[in-house]
Amino acid sequence: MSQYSGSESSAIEERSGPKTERGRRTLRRLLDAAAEEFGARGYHETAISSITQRAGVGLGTFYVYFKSKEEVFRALVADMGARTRHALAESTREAPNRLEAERLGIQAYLDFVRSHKALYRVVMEAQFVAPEAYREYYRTFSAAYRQQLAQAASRGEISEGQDDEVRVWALMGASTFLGLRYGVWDDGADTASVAEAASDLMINGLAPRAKNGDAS
Amino acid sequence: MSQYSGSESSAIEERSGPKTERGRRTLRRLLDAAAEEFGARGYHETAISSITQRAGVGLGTFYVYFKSKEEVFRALVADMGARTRHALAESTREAPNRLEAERLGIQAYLDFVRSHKALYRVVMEAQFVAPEAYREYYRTFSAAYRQQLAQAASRGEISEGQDDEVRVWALMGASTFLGLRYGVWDDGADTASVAEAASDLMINGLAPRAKNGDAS
Amino acid sequence: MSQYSGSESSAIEERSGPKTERGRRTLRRLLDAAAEEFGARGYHETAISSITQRAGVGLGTFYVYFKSKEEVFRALVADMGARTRHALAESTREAPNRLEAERLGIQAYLDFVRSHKALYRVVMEAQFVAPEAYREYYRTFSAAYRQQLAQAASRGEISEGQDDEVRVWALMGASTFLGLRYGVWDDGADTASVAEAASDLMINGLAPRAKNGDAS
Amino acid sequence: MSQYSGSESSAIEERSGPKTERGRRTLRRLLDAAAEEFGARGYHETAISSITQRAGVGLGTFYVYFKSKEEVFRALVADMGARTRHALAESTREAPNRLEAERLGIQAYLDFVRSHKALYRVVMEAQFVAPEAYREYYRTFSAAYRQQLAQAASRGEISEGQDDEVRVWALMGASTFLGLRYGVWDDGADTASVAEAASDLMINGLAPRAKNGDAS
DNA sequence: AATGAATGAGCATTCATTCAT
DNA sequence: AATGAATGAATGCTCATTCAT
Repeated sequence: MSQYSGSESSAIEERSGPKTERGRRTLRRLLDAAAEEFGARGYHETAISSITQRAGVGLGTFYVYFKSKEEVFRALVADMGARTRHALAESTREAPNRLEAERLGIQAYLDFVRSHKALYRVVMEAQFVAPEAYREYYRTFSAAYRQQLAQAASRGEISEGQDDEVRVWALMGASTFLGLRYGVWDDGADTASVAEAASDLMINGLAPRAKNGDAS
Repeated sequence: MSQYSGSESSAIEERSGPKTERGRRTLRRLLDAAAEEFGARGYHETAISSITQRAGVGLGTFYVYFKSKEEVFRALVADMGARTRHALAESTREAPNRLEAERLGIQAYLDFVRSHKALYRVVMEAQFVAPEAYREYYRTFSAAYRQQLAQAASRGEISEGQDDEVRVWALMGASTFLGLRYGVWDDGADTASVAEAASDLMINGLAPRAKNGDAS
Repeated sequence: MSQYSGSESSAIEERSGPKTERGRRTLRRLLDAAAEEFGARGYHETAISSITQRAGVGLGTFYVYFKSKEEVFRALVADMGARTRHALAESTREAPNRLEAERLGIQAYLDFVRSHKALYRVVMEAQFVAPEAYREYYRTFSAAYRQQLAQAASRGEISEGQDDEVRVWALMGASTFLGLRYGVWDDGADTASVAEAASDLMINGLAPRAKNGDAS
Repeated sequence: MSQYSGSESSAIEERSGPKTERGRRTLRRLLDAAAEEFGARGYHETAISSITQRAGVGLGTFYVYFKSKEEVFRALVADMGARTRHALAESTREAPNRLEAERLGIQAYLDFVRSHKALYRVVMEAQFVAPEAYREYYRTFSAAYRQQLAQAASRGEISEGQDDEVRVWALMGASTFLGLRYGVWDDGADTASVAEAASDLMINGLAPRAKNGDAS
């Protein structure tokens, strides 16, 4: 996974946001509180009142900023998408080639997940709470990813492959699961080693390696 | 993904199941109805009454067979695990080697998901509804998968790899995402082609292929 | 409290009881189980199934012996009444006079309650579960008690009093509360001392005692 | 029974009660409705919806003021305790001595019960619904009562007695039963006569009275 | 902008009772 | 006589959302 694209700028303070400074701060507090609550307890176990309490505002205030419970959730998913893409773009900016970018991207992703567990969970749960937001998340992601692969292939950095959409989904799936396994569940593992082992698989595959004197 | 292991026999008629034939049928009806409802509407949107109605039994009957809503859900997840492992084991039984088994396994998985969308969704949602069941699902799966890889490596069919746990999770993630993308969302695609493209990536990786006259 | 009257013989195996020995044993088991469950958990917290389980019979069997949950309960209340009256009658049989009978009766009652906490609770709860049975319990009791007082008064053993119904209810209330306080709650206290102190009050009242040389 | 003590002020508007006047009124309505419903039908036969309907508020409103069905019940028991103690304190305020206070207290209690049948029932049922509240009710009551007796004894108004705890429980039991018999069941009787007869027993006991020329 | 009292639809769960075997 | 599967009425409680202030 790597390079981003798509809408940026936190994806949140869209539509005619709050006018006052106070309003902006309240919004941010609500968003942060929502991310923590949803991340910790999940969508259905989270009550709006727990969000407003954590944010330190009145219950009614929530509805000044969001139309519904689902809306904050969607905003969070979009935000997570933008942030993830941003983090990955940063991490691979200096990569000399795509293969190296893959390795860097995987590690960056693991680190990112590990430090944003709540958001990771929010995205995963979006599959059930806001399916459209979930699809949009991966649509944007895969589009950018495909572009990266296509360019790399044209530069000869990676093989042509039979179907980039398939490759992209396989790669996203691999990273996502590793994110769950090593970013969320087992956050003690060394992400560099994991990324190393994972990129080795993604780059070289399962097939037995040609030995040194193999290609005489 | 392939070969299974772990508890067998549908994982359901556990603890002192129904004694009578009638009881067994009622249980099966309830389980099937639950799978369909949970699969179609999701855990939280599904009411017990909708399950019993679909099953054609009284509301109270549900509680004769299950302690709670969560319990059926968990039973379903376990059932899904056993069934998936069984389907994969069957599909790869005849594979001449692991690389071929991977290709067969992927396709079988896609086909299985496509014909069991409801159960696929149940498993995914388990992450939020019954986290322990979800982890158990992958724990069992990955253990069997690791064993397959280890044996294949010892036979020289695949490379040794740096960390089988990492490889297994990357492979499970890839298949799972492809299952979502091509099994659930886009169920018109040709699974054989997808499996072909996917296994090509998993087997050979992204790295450029050595051309014939490449090694001068 | 003392001497009994009213229907005897356990009050239970009335109406055409079970014909077989097996049936009689099942009935007794159900009754005992019901007394223990109702006594321990209370009427509403007790499920018929818990009674049948404790009795070691099938759920349906309960309805072979009782028409409803309330019916066992009523049977138990009646049984308790008979037993209590019996115990008190026994305890006061040898009393030389009514004042002494009061003391003996109180102590016997405390001891009885202490060794039949479950039944004590059943009777108290009858006030809300089976009001008619509760009233009947005290109607029978007070009638016998009044008769005792009347006879004692005619013998000059106690004062005439203004209204025996009032005296009887006051005395029953006193004993009942002492039964709760010292029989159920504080079952470590010495019942003899309590009975001594209580009968002193009931016999001599609160008024200051005439000193020796008081009556010049 | 007489003189009170313990927490005062209706015991209800405790923990951060409603802020607005409207809120306070809603709370009071709910409390009154609950007392009537519980008193008329009993705890288990009373549905929250019947309380809110009687109070003229929405169902959910109940849970704005109370955490659970049991909580209102407990609040009612506490309230009843405070009110009863208040009524008795008032009635005996002018009593010239303890013996007279007893008589006044009994009558006041009977009158109070008669005009608060619902609350009387609530307290009695608390024994099974909220045992702790029930014990607390009598703990507070008996403590105050004991103090009254001790002071009276030191003033020579009543005998010393062997055990004031026993005396107090006997007296409370007597009054309580008379309250049931003449306050709840038979509300046509003349409470003054009953109180007179009862206090005669409590003050002078059952023992034969010394006649004038008795001590020849 | 902020608030919190009020609302009621919605749902999981319990359990006494029936009845076919 | 004994059983236990089946039933559905009944109800406590939650919580997103509204709206008057």
